[in-house]
Amino acid sequence: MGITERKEREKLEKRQLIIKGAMDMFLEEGFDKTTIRKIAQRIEYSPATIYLYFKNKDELFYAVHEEAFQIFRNYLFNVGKDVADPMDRLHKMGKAYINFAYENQELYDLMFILRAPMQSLVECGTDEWDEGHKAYDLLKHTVQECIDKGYFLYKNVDHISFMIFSSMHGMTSLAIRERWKMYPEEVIPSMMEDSMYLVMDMLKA
Amino acid sequence: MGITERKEREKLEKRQLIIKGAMDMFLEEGFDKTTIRKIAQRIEYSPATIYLYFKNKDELFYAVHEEAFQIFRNYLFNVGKDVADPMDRLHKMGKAYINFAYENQELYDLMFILRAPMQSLVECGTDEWDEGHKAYDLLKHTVQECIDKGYFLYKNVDHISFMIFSSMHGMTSLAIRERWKMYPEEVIPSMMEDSMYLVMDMLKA
DNA sequence: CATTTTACTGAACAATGTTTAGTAAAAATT
DNA sequence: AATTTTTACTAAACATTGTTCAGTAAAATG
Repeated sequence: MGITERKEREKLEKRQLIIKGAMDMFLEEGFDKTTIRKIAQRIEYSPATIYLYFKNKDELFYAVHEEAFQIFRNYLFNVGKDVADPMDRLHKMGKAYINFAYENQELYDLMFILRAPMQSLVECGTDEWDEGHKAYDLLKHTVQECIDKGYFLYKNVDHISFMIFSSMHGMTSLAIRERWKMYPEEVIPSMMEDSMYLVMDMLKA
Repeated sequence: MGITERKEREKLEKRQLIIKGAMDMFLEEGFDKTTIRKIAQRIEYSPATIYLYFKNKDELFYAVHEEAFQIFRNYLFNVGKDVADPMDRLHKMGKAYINFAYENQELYDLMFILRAPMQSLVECGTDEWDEGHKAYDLLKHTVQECIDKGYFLYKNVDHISFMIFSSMHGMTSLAIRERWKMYPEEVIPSMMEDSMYLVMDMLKA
């Protein structure tokens, strides 16, 4: 049956159209101002149509969230792929991480701060966060390489990765949610970079 | 005039009543489910009355936010006040920080993650975040004492404090917003504690 | 050509933050 | 004591949200 196949393809395409509409609007106006009604208007369908493709707003934003993670992971992978030395790679990816968070605050927000996408994950059964694992593995593998080369004094991959990710996310999320008012805004980016270097250098043997 | 004084006192009391109502409801049901209408109902006034004491919901939540910071700062101060050695104090306060975040997730959310209170701060002019400064100074002073005693290899107070706060907030906020799905839930608290000790030990000379 | 299935929508619902016009009591003024 | 003004409050309305549901026209099937 060619018809059912075409229909399935069209269904996926429409799903993708909705996701793209949501993503674009999200990037332009942020989470709060991205309403179901405005997304519908943008793609020229009625609001009710969106509910034929997504259970609710959270589920739609989980789909956008996955897309964001692919962009993010792709960016970080490309930054690191030509750097042979794992320590250099870790530094470069760290810088890129900060840069991504700063240049794409809304996406970063969706990926690591907003409740909506995770809520949908929990509600919809699985509870397995595939994109999160993949991105975290990128860090863990690089850390493992550093350990193997004897760069680090301390040698527990999970502890080190946990710590690096925590401090990177701490810096960036405090910036995005405007909790660095103890320092003038201009110095924040350089503070973040210095802090990242400090963390990574401290780990060295 | 005794009357105007009484009226002013009553006005402050009613303001406090609203804040308390909001705080209680917030602790019981979280941010999203704490509506103006329900706060009004709880304190037995009409919703419109709340707007005589606060410009909008954000401003009310900024008031709750300030209260939360006082509780937080008081807790941390008491934990540290009897510990003579600054390094021990830093460790103890770090443990207390994690504990507070874990036991009072909604308050922590309001203090360091939610947009609402900071938005109100920006809108209402000043842009000076007094409570944030005070809490951060608690950390900075302890770090400075550690530096003075020659405990740390690296000696820039701001860099070290920035880094410690970042990693602490990173761990806790990723936990609160459910981004630690790479690890089983049971191990997260111990991972956070280990990670905190790792950070502080790495700083040592 | 008749029937069923599909894809979609208009209109409605309940809940939200917020505003406005009005009111009864308290305070000030005469 | 009577009148006016100010204060503290509210009921009702408004606009906006996410979401649901009954209905409809077109497409697919028989």
